[in-house]
Amino acid sequence: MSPDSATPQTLHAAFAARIAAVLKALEAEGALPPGSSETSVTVEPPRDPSHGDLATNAAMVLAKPAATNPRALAQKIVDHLARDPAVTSTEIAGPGFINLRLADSEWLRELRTMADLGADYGRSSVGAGRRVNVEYVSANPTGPMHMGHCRGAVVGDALASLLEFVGHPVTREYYVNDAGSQVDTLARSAHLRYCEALGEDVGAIPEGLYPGDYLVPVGQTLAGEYGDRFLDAPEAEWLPEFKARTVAAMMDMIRDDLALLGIRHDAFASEAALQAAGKPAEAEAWMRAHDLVYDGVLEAPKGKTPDDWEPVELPLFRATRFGDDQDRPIRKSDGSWTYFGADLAYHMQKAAEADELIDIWGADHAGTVKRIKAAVAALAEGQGRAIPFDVKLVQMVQLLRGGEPVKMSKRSGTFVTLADVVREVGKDVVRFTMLTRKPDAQMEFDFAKVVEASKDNPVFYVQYASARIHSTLRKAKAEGLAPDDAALDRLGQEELALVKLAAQFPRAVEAAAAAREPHRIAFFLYDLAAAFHAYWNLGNDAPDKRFIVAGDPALTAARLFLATQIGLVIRNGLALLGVEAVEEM
RNA sequence: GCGCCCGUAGCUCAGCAGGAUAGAGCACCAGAUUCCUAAUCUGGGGGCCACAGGUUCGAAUCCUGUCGGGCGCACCA
Repeated sequence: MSPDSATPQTLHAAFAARIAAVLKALEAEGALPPGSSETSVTVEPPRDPSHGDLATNAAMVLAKPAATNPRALAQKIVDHLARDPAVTSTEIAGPGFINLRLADSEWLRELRTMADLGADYGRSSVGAGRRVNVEYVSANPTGPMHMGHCRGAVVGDALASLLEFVGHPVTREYYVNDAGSQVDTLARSAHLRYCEALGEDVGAIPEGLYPGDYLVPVGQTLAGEYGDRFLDAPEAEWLPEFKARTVAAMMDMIRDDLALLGIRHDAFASEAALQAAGKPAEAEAWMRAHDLVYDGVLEAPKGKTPDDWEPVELPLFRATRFGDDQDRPIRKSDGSWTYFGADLAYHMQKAAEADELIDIWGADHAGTVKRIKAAVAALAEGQGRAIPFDVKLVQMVQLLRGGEPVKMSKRSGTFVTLADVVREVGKDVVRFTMLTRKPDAQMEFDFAKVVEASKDNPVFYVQYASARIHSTLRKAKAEGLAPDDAALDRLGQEELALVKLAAQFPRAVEAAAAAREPHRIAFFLYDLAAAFHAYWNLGNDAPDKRFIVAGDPALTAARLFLATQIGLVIRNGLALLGVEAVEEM
């Protein structure tokens, strides 16, 4: 990776590059075999800060290929590094770790870099030129968003932001499942409400139709537009029209729900439109031409075999060739497309416009991951190119209120809607809470706990740090004081410790993006906020440790400069998560 | 029966593509408030990283198996 001269290079990236350069030099001397600098050498802050500012495992990793022992190799590396004026001390520790301490001026330079880059501090270009399509939410358009959709929505959105921040062109996409039988049911449910709006007594909503009240206004709108034209008309006359109209209404509702969470998609891909355009048929033809689809008989389901099971010949995708347990039908016996058949075509379509695909799914769809991964793998093979494809599963969220489970039933319509939750606890709380857990573990969401304004609640804890910083800056401004970097050398080790932590933000961003794990940003911010609060409290006992130091405008300006940059890093991190960095609380 | 995910302190969870003595919050115990926001901070106790093997300089992390919990196992969506 070559340093970009247009923007200041962040400190961690710079030192990783310097160590790589040392390894290159040793290669040239013959002390290391060629290519050593490209192996899994890490340069990172040691877990224990007393070990120094940076540590590398280079000597341990490379000792064997260099046919020497780690400590001897470490000594050679250290000999090179010690010539660097930015390195104030070197140490070979334990089995062969190399610990470095950097000159204070390096950290102060980094602090200025934060100020220079502002909202771009932490941004990188490692993803430049690689287009990523992130598909998330994709809730069925049959009702409002409920809490089951929430986690995937937040994780997908934060992941998309994170990938953009490291340079990827990102498409945020929503797949609208508007072609299955559930939208027929939806249209029938809407028709019932339409009749109701025209004064018919519809009684209780029959089993099998959607009972939710949210269809009432849809029925009224349809009644207003069509009058009684479809009141007693046969279903075939109104179904297509009602389907399209009701799905559109549901999608408007879903978009509103998502907006409450601050989520906007770039693209809404319609399954029905996909089918109308003949995409699944194209996909099938392509697959058949590549011997990836054949006509065969489906195996009986494992475990509990349905009573009415009988073998039928169907067009099957050779999923087993790509790691799935059985080949999967792409069409039903009546010739219509299976969900998978359409989804396969949909992924072909996405892959045509992106270099990498990511799907965010609920854990209840885990059973279909293998087949869609197989489909994309087949596509990649057939097209002779790599199509990196990741399905991120978000696990279930258990809703609690004061420790008691919140009862939900979709059938009776008593599910907890996303809008209700956002209204009750706020967007920032919902988003941050969903991101303070790795997505592949189940989580609890307790209404009582997430609104608690204490350090038990990470959202408030981080926002409080931001609020304190802005409060201090406001107070300073009122006293005619302003941040300034002229006297940064007045900052001591306690302040530098904060700088060192904040300086890890770019690393944290790249690591989180590479792992596709936005929750790491949330934890980083929590740690940074904790360090800030701890520093703040030094001022409780020692007035000379406060940001605003009476009678010392130079030191005050330097500390305000520090506070500004800590606030900036918190703001940049929260922005990735879609959470506001509040200025007062 | 099969597949996927999870198992780390009493509880809720981190653990940064294998690193040094496994961390944080809650709860519990002991402290700090004439102070820029105490919505905070300082200190303390608390661990067989589910279990058993394997890989290697080195494993909570990777591999295999066992046990436990969750989700799923249609031509549904």
